[in-house]
Amino acid sequence: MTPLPDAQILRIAETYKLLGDPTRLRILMACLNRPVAVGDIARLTGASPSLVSHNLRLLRAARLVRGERRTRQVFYETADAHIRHMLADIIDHTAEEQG
Amino acid sequence: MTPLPDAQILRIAETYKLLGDPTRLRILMACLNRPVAVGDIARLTGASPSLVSHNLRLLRAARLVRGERRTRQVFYETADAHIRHMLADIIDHTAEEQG
DNA sequence: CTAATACATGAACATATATTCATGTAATTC
DNA sequence: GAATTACATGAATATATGTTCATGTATTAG
Repeated sequence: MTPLPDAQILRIAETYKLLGDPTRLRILMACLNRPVAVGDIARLTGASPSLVSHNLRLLRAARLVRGERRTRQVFYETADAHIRHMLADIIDHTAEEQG
Repeated sequence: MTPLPDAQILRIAETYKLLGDPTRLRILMACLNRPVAVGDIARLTGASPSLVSHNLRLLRAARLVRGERRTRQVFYETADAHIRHMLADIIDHTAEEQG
């Protein structure tokens, strides 16, 4: 029960902060299971392409998503399984709270 | 793969937003495994009692912690196992990123 | 080489957020 | 009932953040 090192706290907080914005959360959800092009993410989430791009950059910087160029489009997908696991937990948590 | 209902997205985002602040994260970590009094949380985290109280209120509202009064002091602890699970995942995630 | 598509970036702005300081309230002790 | 302890609340402020609009860069098509 020694407190986590400060650097890790900051790292974790930064990651959560990214997930704490509805737009970014939708973006992340949109490319949760398969690579999706930026334009498609925009359509799926209802956010402007510019906004999606801005937020994808942040998600990329935090290694929450990875992007891969295929000819003209760039396809994004979630970086690893922890993210999906995390999201599953929070969905459970919020689901239980409903009632 | 139908997108989550908007209300749930907002709910999840709000929860993550709370976890996205280092002070609140420290507070939550501080009372992760046992009930801790507000004053002790302040000492453990280095935050002022007022700030801790402010943040505990937010964490309480989101049902991330529960508070229980015992005579003079109020003891807080994390609300359920999902939170601990979530935190374990994120710690793993950030740990892997280190190298 | 021009036009078009798809995405990225920068500046600017309006709003939200964390924190402090001051004050309020509830419970206990004398 | 005055003083103390422990926590909560409100106002105020400085900073951070999300979003848009405008512009830039790559890649492909004619």
